[in-house]
Order: sequence, then structure tokens, then C-alpha cells
Amino acid sequence: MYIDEFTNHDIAQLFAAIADLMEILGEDRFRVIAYRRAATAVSDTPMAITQLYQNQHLDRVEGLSKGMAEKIAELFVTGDIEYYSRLKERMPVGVRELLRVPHIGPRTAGRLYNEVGITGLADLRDAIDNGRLAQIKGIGARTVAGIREGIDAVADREERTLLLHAWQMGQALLTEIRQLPAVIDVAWAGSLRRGQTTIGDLDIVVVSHDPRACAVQISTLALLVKPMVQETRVMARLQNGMTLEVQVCAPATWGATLAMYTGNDAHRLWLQKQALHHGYTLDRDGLYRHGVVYDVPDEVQLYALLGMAWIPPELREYYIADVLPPQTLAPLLALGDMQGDLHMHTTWSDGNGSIAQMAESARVRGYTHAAITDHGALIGVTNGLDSKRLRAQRLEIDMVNAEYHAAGVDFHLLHGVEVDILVDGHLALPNGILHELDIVVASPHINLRQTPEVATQRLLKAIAHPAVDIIGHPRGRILGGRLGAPVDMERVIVAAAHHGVALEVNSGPDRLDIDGELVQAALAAGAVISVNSDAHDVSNHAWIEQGVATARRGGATPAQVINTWSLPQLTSYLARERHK
DNA sequence: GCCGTTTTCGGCCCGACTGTTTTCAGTCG
Repeated sequence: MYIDEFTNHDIAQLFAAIADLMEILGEDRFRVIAYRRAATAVSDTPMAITQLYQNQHLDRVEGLSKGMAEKIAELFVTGDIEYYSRLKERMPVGVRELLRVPHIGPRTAGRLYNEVGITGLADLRDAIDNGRLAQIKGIGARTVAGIREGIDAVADREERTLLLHAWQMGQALLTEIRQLPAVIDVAWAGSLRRGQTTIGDLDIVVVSHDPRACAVQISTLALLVKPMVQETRVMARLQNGMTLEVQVCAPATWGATLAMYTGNDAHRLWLQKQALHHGYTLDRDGLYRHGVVYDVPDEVQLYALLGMAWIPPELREYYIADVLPPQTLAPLLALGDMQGDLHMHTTWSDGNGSIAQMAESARVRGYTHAAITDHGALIGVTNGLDSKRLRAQRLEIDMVNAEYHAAGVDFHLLHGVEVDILVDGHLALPNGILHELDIVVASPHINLRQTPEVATQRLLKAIAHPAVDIIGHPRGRILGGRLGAPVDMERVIVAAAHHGVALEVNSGPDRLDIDGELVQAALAAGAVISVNSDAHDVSNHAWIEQGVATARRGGATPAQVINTWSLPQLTSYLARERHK
């Protein structure tokens, strides 16, 4: 039995590798999809697959078919999957790295191996440098340039985990740790607590009266893979492939330890400097005065002892060096401030939920309103709506609203659209229909490889359009996938502020576009922002938490985020802006 | 490979755009 050797992450990687190799080898694409689905099913499972297997509960893994469960059994029994071995004989595994590079799909990856012998990113770089790549039929100068551009964006992708996935794992860990008898309190630290868009390692700080005993208890949790205990610290791997570090401290040092583990490095050094300045020394074990531990039961007291107001973790990277923090910071946007989600899709275009289902899911989250913004007609696969279908959709939205109204429920749906911003900045729907809608989100989806000037003009033109209320995921970046359009965001922000158009923080886990830095710039210029889920399924509404974290990193206060406004306030904003 | 059955096999995600061609293959959303 090889059962202890595989985490969920390992198994998902194996299925993904099989799918990639099959695709490169030109196998039936529906079989490829089957393996991909299995990879997703496994990595979406919080419980250890090994444990489910031992309890004969693999059939409880949602989305995992019987055939794929058998492959997992084969892996646990023999240590390998025979089909995978046979694929590897036909195509080196390294070739699948090439698929991550923009402009290289399975066919090209296969040709790069067969015709030039390229087996990985390093080979690909060499082939670009020595001109071998340009010699391949069908790959011209522009494609080579595109590949050269994309290769670096892709290189560090494997190392980091998307905020959403780290968040989910962090939640699961907190829940389990909290139930241990020796635990008084527990919190995330590190980049997860700071709300970074991608996370390296997961850091957690725990408070206990008996830190050593508590560390041992933590090491027994089923979520941990190969845990190691060093006095009051636990190191382990997690099922999703991340590395975990848990530090247990005594109640008296909680404030100091949590702040030191939250960081970042620069903020940590700055805190230590401030401590010295006030006659203390500060390290991960606590705050000391004349060599004696000084009680700091929480972070607020730590910052107070160092002569300043508590700084929310999301802003700590910005408060470093000689920058003096304000004595009181305005409260940042919180999840509870959100009154409406203004960007979501339904089965009318490419979503999975009906209008009524998406509305109810938004209402249950505590919103008073939400906007249905299906795709406008342009992108084929999204089944976009033209004017005629949008008018038909209006009737269904009116009906849902009427039902809420009749039931005396305080919830209202706005009718909107997510319209494509075309290459030249024109919108993909006629002005007539755009003006009929309650709200218009305009987003760039295709042709994201433009020169900076053209890409910028494209957005500026859309912002100037009188019907546009929100610019959706302005750069179109995909985390770990592509950088997005080379837009001059400074000019875009100025224009958005001028025209009263909101810039979106899209909460899609691989988007988080715009990010914290741009939020900060936008707010400084007087623009408003809109934090939206871009949900295509009722379950996606939860993504808003990562969007809120991103807005917080930009220092957004509730008033600066149009989603916190009451329906009357939002409606008057939409009306005023439309008649400009 | 999986699903849902008219339970034995056909359908499953397809259309636009790009770059390279000279009529289209491949990538992307």
C-alpha cells in the first residue's frame, strides 16, 4: 500500500497531468474532460482522499466518477496509474508546462516536442533565444513575441495558491483547531491575513495556557500531512499542497506574536524599530522590557504601546519605514457593509442559476438588492443577450421583483448587462437598449493584447459612454495566467473619477482585478469602486469576501464603495450619471 | 470517460479572432 504518500493535491496533479498529456497526444477530448473533472473533484475536497478511501467513502466525493475512483484505488495499491505510465512513454511530462504559456495550446506543444525536442519552459526559452522557434512552420514573429511575453508571467505560477483556496483551507483549519481543548483563541497570520491576491505558506497563531501540549494536540489533526512538532510550533503540509506553520503562544504574548507573524517583513522590521524607540525589544516570542516579557494580550495594545493606532492587517504593507500612521484610521469596508452585488450571471447567458435562484442567494446573504448582468451578445460561448432577449429578460426580472414585493420582502433586482468593450472602445450593444437598462457593466474580454495606447483609449472611450456605470475587471488579468491589457491605469482612473464611473474589484478568484494598489490610486483620485462577485453560480456569491479583502488592501471605506449604498442612493447615482 | 437512458450508444462546448496563410488551424473565452 502506498496510501500515505499522496495528498489530495498530488492526486489532482496526477489527473491533471494525464489530461494534459492526452490532450497533447490528441486523444479524444471528452476523455480529457473526464480526467480534468476528476482533478477538480479531488482538489475541491477538504477531507483527505486517503482517509475517504480507507473508509470506503470515495463515492461521497462530489464529481468523482466510479471509473476515476478505481484509478485512485489503483494508485494507492500499486503506487502508480498504469495508463499514466504508458502516456509518459509517449510524451515527456515536462511538455505540459508549455500549455500554461499563452498562445501555446496542445497542438503547438506537441509540435514543439516532436519537431524541435522542447520538453519544458527552459527549453522553450532557449529555442526563442537561438531562433529555433521562429523556424517552425506556422509560428511567426508575432507569435514568438507573444510567447516571450507570456513565459515569465507563467513561470512562478505553481508556487502560489489563490487567495480563495488558501482562505477555504484556512477556514477549515481554524474550525478544527478551535475545537481542541487546550486552545483559547486562534487566528490567521501572514499573507492570508493581509489579504494578498495569492498566498505562499499558510501561517496560523494559536493562544493556549499550555503551548507545548497544545502544539501536540494540533499535530494530530487529520487535515495535516506529515506534521512535525518543534516545542510550541507545528509544521506540516496540507492536502492542497500548501505548507502550514502554526505557532502556539501564551495569552500574555498574543498581541506581539500575532503581529510578528502577520508581517509583512518590512512592517515587522518597522514594528521592531518602533519598539526599540520606545524602550522595548520585539520578536516572535513577545515584547520585552529590560529582558522581561511585557504583557501584550492583543494587537491593539501592542500598537498603543508603540505609540500608534492599530493598523488593519490589509494595510500593514503600506505602513513602514518613516511613514507616520494616522492616530485614527477610518473603518475599512467590511463584509457586513455590503448591501448589493452588482455583477452576476444567470442561465440566460453562461451562468448556472436562474434569475430567481441568483436573486434568492443574494438576498440570503443579507443584501437588499442585486443586479442581474448577463453577457451582452458578442462572445459566442457565453450565449450573450441581444436587445430582443434583454427585453424578454426584463419581464422575468419584473416578475421576480413582483413576487418579493407581494411577499413583503425588502429585496429588489436591478436589470443590467455586462457588455463587451470592443477593440476600439465601442460597446457591443446598441445605445438604445443600454439606456433602457438599470445598470451597465462594461468589460474587456477579448483582444487583450494591444499596445498600451490603444488599450488605454479603449477603456477611456467606454468610460465616456453615457450609459456605462461600472468598468468590469478593467485589465482582464488572470492570476498566474496572463498579465492583462497594458492599460495606463492612471489615466483610466482620472477619467473614471471625472465621469463618475465606478471601477470594479472583480472577486473572481483568479481575477481580483483591480487590485489593492489600484484601489488606493482610484480612491485617491476621487473615483468610486464597486466590489462584485461576477457569480455564475449561487455558490460563487461567497467570492465577495476576497473582493472585500482586496478593497480593504486599497484602504476603501464603506462610503467609497457603491455596493454599500442603499437602493435609493444607488438609484439616484445611476440616474444622475446616465444623464451626463 | 461519463451520462442517461427508447439499457447500448450517441452526445458531450462552440464560435470568433489571430496569425499565418492564400483557405485555415489553433487558441481562447
